[in-house]
Amino acid sequence: MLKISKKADYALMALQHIASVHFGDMSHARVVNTKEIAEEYNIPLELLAKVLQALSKSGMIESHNGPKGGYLLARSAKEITIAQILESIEGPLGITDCSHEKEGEFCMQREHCNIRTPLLKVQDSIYQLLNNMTLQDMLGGTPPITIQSPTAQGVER
Amino acid sequence: MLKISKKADYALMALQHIASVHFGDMSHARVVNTKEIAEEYNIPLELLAKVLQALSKSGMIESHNGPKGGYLLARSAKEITIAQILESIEGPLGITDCSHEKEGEFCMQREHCNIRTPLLKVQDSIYQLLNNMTLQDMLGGTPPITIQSPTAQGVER
DNA sequence: TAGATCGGAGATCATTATAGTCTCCGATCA
DNA sequence: TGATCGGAGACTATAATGATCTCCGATCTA
Repeated sequence: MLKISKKADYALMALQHIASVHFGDMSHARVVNTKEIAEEYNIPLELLAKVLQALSKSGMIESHNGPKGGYLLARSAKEITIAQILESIEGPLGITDCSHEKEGEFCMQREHCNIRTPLLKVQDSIYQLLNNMTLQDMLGGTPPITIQSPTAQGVER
Repeated sequence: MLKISKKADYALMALQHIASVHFGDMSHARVVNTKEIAEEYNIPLELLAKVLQALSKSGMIESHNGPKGGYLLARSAKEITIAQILESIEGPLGITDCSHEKEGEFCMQREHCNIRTPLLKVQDSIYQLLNNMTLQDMLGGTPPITIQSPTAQGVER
């Protein structure tokens, strides 16, 4: 119920990881490759690859090909909202099927639907919530990761 | 994404309908049978039946067998929250798989999971939202609490 | 410049969740 | 006593999700 998908989960984890690598200091940015993240969080490599590609397409991270390649945040963690992340993975978020009804599309209940308006309000509230929370906010609890080698595990403080 | 199921939709519609039949005046209560609701909203009869049975089991409506039978609200619309409705249809609501992890269950990412805490906060917020909105609010009599709609999509009425 | 290391992209498959159907039962009431 | 209700379970079809496989092009470096 109201669950977010595994792919979205992976996206959040990956972005959190990428962001924490150069936490608060873009000049110390380091490219992070798919394998590093996959191993750190036990995520299927090729599925994570898809997720990162989607994030790259939507412009939240930038990719670098070739050896020593990988991903970097494309903008500050403060400017990336949870809503943006989820939407770039799962498309526009809507609580009901009729949330994004296009011209000519109607649900069977549309004509006498008695819950559309209140549900849209709920949806707005949820959207606001997710749109007001940034990647930066998610970094708050977790200390910056200082590892340099992919083999090192994140040290909890 | 973050979608609620058709069954939950049906539950909301049905309850809205049942509640509106004796809106603000329990003494005018009238039993409403499955067929009436199914026809009004174009809901598959037998699927709706399942939904109503679930709602009955969880004590939000009471059932009456036999001819002229049907359903009644078991308590005031003010005392039925959206969260309660959704949960009685879809089980405890959780944004992630690990929201309701039982003893001995662990997700593969648990050990180094960096998003669990922030996600639980998001979940709390959503739960609060749904738990503060009642069936009464959906009837349109009183405006919903805490629900603002700044992004104002299709605010009708 | 060849080969190793990256990401990009598409097809494909397995598993699960959802939506919907069918059938039979017991209660109730006229 | 039979028509009309809800209760309950098994069952099927379809869609969404999670995961895998394969091939490609870009890039770095030895």
